Amino acid sequence: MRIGDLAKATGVDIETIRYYEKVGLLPEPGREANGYRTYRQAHLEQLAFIRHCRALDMPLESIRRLLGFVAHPEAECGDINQLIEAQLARVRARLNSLRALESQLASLRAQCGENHSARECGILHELVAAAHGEPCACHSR
Amino acid sequence: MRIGDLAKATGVDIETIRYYEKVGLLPEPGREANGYRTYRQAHLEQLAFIRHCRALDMPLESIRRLLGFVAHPEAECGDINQLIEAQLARVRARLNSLRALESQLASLRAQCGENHSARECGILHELVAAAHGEPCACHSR
DNA sequence: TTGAAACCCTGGAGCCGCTCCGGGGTCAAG
DNA sequence: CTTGACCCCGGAGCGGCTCCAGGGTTTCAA
Repeated sequence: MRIGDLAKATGVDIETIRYYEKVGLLPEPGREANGYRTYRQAHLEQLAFIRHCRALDMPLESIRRLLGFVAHPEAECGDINQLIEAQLARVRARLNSLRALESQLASLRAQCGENHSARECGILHELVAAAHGEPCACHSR
Repeated sequence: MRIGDLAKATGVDIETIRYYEKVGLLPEPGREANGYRTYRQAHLEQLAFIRHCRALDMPLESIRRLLGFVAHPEAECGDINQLIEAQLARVRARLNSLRALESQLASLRAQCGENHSARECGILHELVAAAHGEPCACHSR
């Protein structure tokens, strides 16, 4: 399997595949006589694993560690738990701040329904006022 | 006001202030004889405005455009609306994907309560299986 | 047989929004 | 006279790609 085939099979960009190899996430593949990379089934599976973890927004470093556990299944899995826990905590923290953001933006948007001059735009007024630390409709305080 | 005073007054890191100046978000301040930057009230206000927008997770480019409207209040504010709208859409999209992420991670975590070998770790099993595209408990499909 | 399209290679730069670093100058207090 | 706090600058580094220039190879068709 050449790199283009692997890319098609997994939906991962060719450049990204080479990048994963460079940073040591994907083992070095074999080479044809002309220097082209040749991949096996195991590469495809590992790449799919990496992408699945990325879809869970895990940093590459965590994935690297998970791959270590896959390679050494006799190790204790306490760290796996911790890793998922930490990821969950990150996601939840981000969720909370995004929720706050959404409501601020939504009420900000409500400040300006029509098209007029920037001078009279409620959004701009809110933003400027908020920067001054003054109370404003877009903050729930 | 020197850069350190401005940093203290706004809670923005000194390096970040210089960075904003470099990328043209903050106008160039005056200089003392020794080359130290000196800021006025207007700088402080503009910096506060920038940070407030950053707190809404707006990219610097959007903030640059908002500052343009502040400077030219006679312009039509249609683009301001659009800008906020786009930001809201970004935030909501991210919220949706994070919500999905959270439930996947939460059910993943439930796969392994205790400390045993990685070989028997439900989390690792799930991740590997999911990468294979097989049905698994952590996906709601 | 030639040539165009599609594939592959490498090393390096660029993206965002900072953050840190090294190597230096300035200034007031003790 | 030294210590420490403050300031200057240019450049590198972060994560996770993404793109680019400049080249080689393969494959198919005219």
